[in-house]
Amino acid sequence: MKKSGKMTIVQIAEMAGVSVSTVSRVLNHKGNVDADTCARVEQIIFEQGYAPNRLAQGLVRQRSKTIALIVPDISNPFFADIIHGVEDVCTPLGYSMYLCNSNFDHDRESHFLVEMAERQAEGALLISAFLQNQELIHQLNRNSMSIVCIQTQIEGIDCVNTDDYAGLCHSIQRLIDLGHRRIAFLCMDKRGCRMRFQAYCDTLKKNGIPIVPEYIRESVETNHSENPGYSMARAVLSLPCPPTAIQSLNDHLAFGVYRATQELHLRIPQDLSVVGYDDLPISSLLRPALTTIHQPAYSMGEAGCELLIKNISSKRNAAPRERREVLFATRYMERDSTAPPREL
Amino acid sequence: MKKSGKMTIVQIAEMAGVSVSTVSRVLNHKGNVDADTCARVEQIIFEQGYAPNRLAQGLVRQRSKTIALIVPDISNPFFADIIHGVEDVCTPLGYSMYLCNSNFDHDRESHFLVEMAERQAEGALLISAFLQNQELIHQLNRNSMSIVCIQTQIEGIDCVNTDDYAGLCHSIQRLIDLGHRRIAFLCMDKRGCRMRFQAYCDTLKKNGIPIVPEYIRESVETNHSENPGYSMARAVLSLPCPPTAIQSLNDHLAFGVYRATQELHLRIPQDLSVVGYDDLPISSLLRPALTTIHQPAYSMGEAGCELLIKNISSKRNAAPRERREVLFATRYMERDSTAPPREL
DNA sequence: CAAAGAAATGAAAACGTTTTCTCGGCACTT
DNA sequence: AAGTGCCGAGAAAACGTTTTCATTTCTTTG
Repeated sequence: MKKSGKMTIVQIAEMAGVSVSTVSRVLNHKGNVDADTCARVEQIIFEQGYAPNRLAQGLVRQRSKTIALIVPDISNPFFADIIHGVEDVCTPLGYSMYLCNSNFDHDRESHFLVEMAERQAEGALLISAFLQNQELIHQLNRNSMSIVCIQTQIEGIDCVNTDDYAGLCHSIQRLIDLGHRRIAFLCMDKRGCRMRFQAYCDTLKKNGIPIVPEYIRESVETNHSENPGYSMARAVLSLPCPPTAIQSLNDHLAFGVYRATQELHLRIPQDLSVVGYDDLPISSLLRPALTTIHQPAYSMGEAGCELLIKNISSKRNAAPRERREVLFATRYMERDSTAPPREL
Repeated sequence: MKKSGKMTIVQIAEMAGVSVSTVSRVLNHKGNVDADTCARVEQIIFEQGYAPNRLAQGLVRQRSKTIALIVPDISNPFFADIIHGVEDVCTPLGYSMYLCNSNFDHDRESHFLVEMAERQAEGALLISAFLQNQELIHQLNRNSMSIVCIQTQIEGIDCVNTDDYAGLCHSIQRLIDLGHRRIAFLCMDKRGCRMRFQAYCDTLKKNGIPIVPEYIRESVETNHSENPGYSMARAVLSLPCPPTAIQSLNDHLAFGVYRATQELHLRIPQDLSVVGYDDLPISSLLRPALTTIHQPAYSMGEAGCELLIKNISSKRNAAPRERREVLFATRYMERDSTAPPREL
């Protein structure tokens, strides 16, 4: 039962007094093998606790049954929920997942991408990525590893998204309708949220509101011991003429904003309106409950993984497949963190 | 530059007019190779965008440079933070991580364990696991894959923990000192939190308070579309004689309790005291701020991964290594969700 | 009863690497 | 001039599988 060191198929073969081919056949239940022999081999496999080496298997089968997940920040529950969705579709299909955390670092993102290709991942799910490495992405997608993006749009690459532009237009417009004119925008890296940023600018412009550079904050350092929303909020709220509303890139950053307002003894929404994005389960529990834009994280993960796996199959069958994009609807969740600004 | 299909080392060798051994030498910068030859080979490698197949590499080197993470629930930010800590130590060392989500399902846990061994993971971090599969764990740890536990104690296996027993004793005692006698305990699966459950029972007993089975709730189904804390709280609060305080296994479950109290129009802490465990960053932002027991998730991840990697090295060098356990201190964070019960 | 097919097995090639040998050539040392 | 040692390079074995091909034996079938 308990042998030390690792068993290989040839040792099993020797013990059973058959060839490796036969052992392989019983292992994979394919090809014809005598019932007695089969039983004997299986017995020995069981006794020795033998399990095939999947690396070797993958090498000859030309199939690793592995996909890679590249997320910017595992600490953000939104990504965790996506991952959950991904896993629920890929695990039953026998795929394992590599997890890579880019920390919003563009170099790490590229680095992980090639590492995962080297490790023969059959596909990669690129979640909320920057768009710097388009060339690399296309090259990999063409040659080695199918790629699908979630919450990111790249030309020629399958993706699943929500309508960020519309969602954010709606949110900003709503703030303006409430009477806000000094609206800040907090994000991690503008390259990672082009559409939302564009929506912010366009909606302001459409309403004849000037865009104030000081109201637009990015957090570009990549080592976050604490929520970057906090420091950005502190910065923007200490301006001589601070904003009356903050649109945060996502709920996670908005949590940092909440903390900043507590320290500064500002009340939400009387002194400051705050809007998030994602609608994390926890966001409705905050007091005041966070106004935000709902995205179906879990379903996005599922959809992305399904797309990816279909792409992997078609690539193996050399079946051409046209690009596709799945788009989920957003829902504006107006709760208690938004109100008319004080001045009115 | 852009060729389709995958390059192999022999194709590179052919193009460069050298043997594979030479290409391998320049790839790994080991052994002597002529400067000119080297340059030529490197040029071709670059042009073709060639990258070595790590599966094949792993096969001959007998080293996958991979570890596995087995967590019960990726949606719980506590685990996400642990993962973050793990990653920050293993990535710089060239290790990649497999992520497995057991969904609190004991069978899935075991299944992942053997799958990861088959995939030649050099080690596994078993996080907040049940203790059903001890035999399997020991067998794997002996033969194929080093194992380290986080937030779990298994005899003979390295682990990193906080002093759960003391932490929870303190918390329950504090509730009792406030005047509570009807204290509920909510958890996922008692097997996954023996120490905490034991502490709960012992502290009640020590204070002469009877243990009421109805106050002890487990959530054993494994498919959670929503926070199990919610339904357990609803159940326990609808008892004829409901508890005046709830000790939740962790903060994540406590969030569900919060939601239940909102629906039932119960006020925390006036009508119900709630205590969590973990001290997630978000917990201090809730209103009322959640009383909880602090655990250093990130550091626990780091420590676990360091332990694991040291074990892997000693195993490779056949250097014996005595078992070790690293223990972090907990801190009781008394905030606004606890108060004397109403009846007093 | 001969021919044909099927069943059961083994040998060997293949997957893409690394690594150990081996070997010739050249530069030193005496 | 002979021995020593290093440098640069290739051949081939090894890693642990799967799979194709070949071979033998057995069972059909007309």
